[in-house]
Amino acid sequence: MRIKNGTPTLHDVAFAANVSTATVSRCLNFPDKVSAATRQKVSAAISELGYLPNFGAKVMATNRTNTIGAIIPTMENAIFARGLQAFQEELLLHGFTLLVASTSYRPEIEQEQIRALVARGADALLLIGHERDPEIYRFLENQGVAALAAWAYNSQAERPSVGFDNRAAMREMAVKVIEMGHRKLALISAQRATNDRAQARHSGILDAMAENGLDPNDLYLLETTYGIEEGAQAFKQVMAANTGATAVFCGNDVLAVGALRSARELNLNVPKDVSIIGFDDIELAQVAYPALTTVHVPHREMGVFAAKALANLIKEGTALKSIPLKTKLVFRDTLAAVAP
Amino acid sequence: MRIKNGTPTLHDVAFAANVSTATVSRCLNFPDKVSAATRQKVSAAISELGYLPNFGAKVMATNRTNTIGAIIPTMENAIFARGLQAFQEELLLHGFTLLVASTSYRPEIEQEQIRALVARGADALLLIGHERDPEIYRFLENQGVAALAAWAYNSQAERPSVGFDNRAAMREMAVKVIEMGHRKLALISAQRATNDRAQARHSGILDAMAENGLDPNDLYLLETTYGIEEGAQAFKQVMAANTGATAVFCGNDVLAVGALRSARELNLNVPKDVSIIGFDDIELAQVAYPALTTVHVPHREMGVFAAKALANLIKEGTALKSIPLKTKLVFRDTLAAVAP
DNA sequence: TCATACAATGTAAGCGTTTACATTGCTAAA
DNA sequence: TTTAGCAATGTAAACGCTTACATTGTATGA
Repeated sequence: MRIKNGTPTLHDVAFAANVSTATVSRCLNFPDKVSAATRQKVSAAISELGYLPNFGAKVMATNRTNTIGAIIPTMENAIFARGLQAFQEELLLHGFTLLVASTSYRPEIEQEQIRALVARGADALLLIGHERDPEIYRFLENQGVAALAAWAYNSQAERPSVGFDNRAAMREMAVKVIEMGHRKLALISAQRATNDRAQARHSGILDAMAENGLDPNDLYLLETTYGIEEGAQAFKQVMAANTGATAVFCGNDVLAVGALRSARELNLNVPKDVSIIGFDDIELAQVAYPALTTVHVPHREMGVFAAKALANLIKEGTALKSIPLKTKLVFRDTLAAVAP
Repeated sequence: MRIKNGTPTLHDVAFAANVSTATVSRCLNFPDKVSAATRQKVSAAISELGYLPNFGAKVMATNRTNTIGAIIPTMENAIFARGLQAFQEELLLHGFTLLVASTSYRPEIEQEQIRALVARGADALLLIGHERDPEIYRFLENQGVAALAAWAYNSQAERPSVGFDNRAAMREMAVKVIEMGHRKLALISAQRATNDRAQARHSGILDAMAENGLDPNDLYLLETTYGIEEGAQAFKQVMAANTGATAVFCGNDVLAVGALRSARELNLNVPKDVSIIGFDDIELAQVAYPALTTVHVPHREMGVFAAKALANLIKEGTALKSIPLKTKLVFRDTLAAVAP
């Protein structure tokens, strides 16, 4: 029998090497279950024919795609791009390929994408944040697809996650800010309704205020969507509100950089007239002028840990467990003590 | 017959709806080939059983995964992250899912990844740049997997691509720079040996110089790897070389931002003492201080066009053709006429 | 020398779709 | 009334792998 329609199959290789298909399959998947001589013959046949295992057949037979899906808000946000890059690199080391989908921060779209990636055969999923419709968790369970939450850690969360405690991190920063004499604060936040990280960061500031006997009303809160321009607009609104805020927290560095630009346009000196604090510590933060004081988040580590956890789950069956990572305050040039 | 091991199959649905598997399959794939009544019964059975088509079986039967692979240097580079994001969004509209791999700018790794994604069943591939081992192109052809090159356009290239003419774009910028009186130039470039875009940008500067009667030796060339820090180091070397360069081109904005930082550290005024020019126009460019003069590249458009082209190829068989996109010079604050 | 164990290999039964071809039952034209 | 044509559906053969189980051959210990 000769090759039928162009692409050689296991059969063709087996025929060429004068062994059975089972042996060829073993050669490919468990080389040490086969004698050196046979291995040799088979390899020769494989490269001679230019054989490549058929993906679909393999998936069908093993019920595994060796593919892991990640669903993130957007790759355009450097924090996800960086984490995803690390995730992908680590996945590769374990023999997995990355399937990517994005949600633009829209929960309905996330649901759709979860279903889509499961339908595309993802063996497991990486998701951002904990909060989502319980129904979708039920769906994942029914399909036997594990999901790991990243970019968020919450000791009392019921589901495994790799990340850091957004609330504690922001609290730590806020404590410092308050120590420096700031009494009237502002927060330019991402949409909290659909973003549990934004929510947690807000709570963190409130925690620090409560500890220091500040009135929660002394935090002026403004929500906006993601973007430099959005941050710039929001900052102007904050200043226009005239609340006397001397320190403006931003939900992330991108918003902070926008705020910084507005401050310049308003002829406000940062940090003399007003302090601006970011979150994430992406490249922008060090490039901004003045360089941004922010909270450093271990994005790459998160990706690496997540990949390891998922790979071990699939290959060894090691149960997922939550992994808390540490953040670090990075003091650069946009935070100063309030003038006496 | 009842469901065997937990996950319902086409058979189970057919049984429940009292039709044949063929009819169920048609319901799913060609709804208008089936009567409304049957469609109704089948839908009911599907949702009652919670049926989800088996990915592997479908792939095996159709020899299509509806998955498209992209292989880029790294998602941490905003230009790729942005393009890839747009690519993914557009792909989704056409019913395709994105498979991502990265190369860290290493050609050997790219080869590996191309093979890996093909082995993972990618229906088509998006690659960066034209230049690669002809063998890998042969491989793709043998496997019947189409590849589209992006981030590069070259009218004489043999293979289809979506992108812009790096050489012409850089030439255009260099012409402006020379017009402004700069006679001694420098270029901090990415590694040209493994990066045809870097090569083209270099040639572009040389083109402009030749047109204006400048000696090619008046361009001081330095190669470095990707990164802010790397750009900073390189800029110091350029200045130390004492070539009298009054304008320093950078292969991309990231390098330029590093250069900018070094200039500040060296107490050089930009653009009075030295002009710095970037390439790409990513967010960093507008956030940097002074804001960077650079070449704007339509990254998102590239992603969208690429996705459309590939989707049409797979679904309709429309042959790929090269699509040239336009760049635009963006004059901000780091380029000035040379002092008389 | 024989029984036993084990390593190497082969046989063949799935895995769950899609789809070419066959069948059935109508409708509508002659 | 007959029949050609067509819409709706069914039958069953692929698709190319993995793997449980069967078989063979060889080394080992009694």
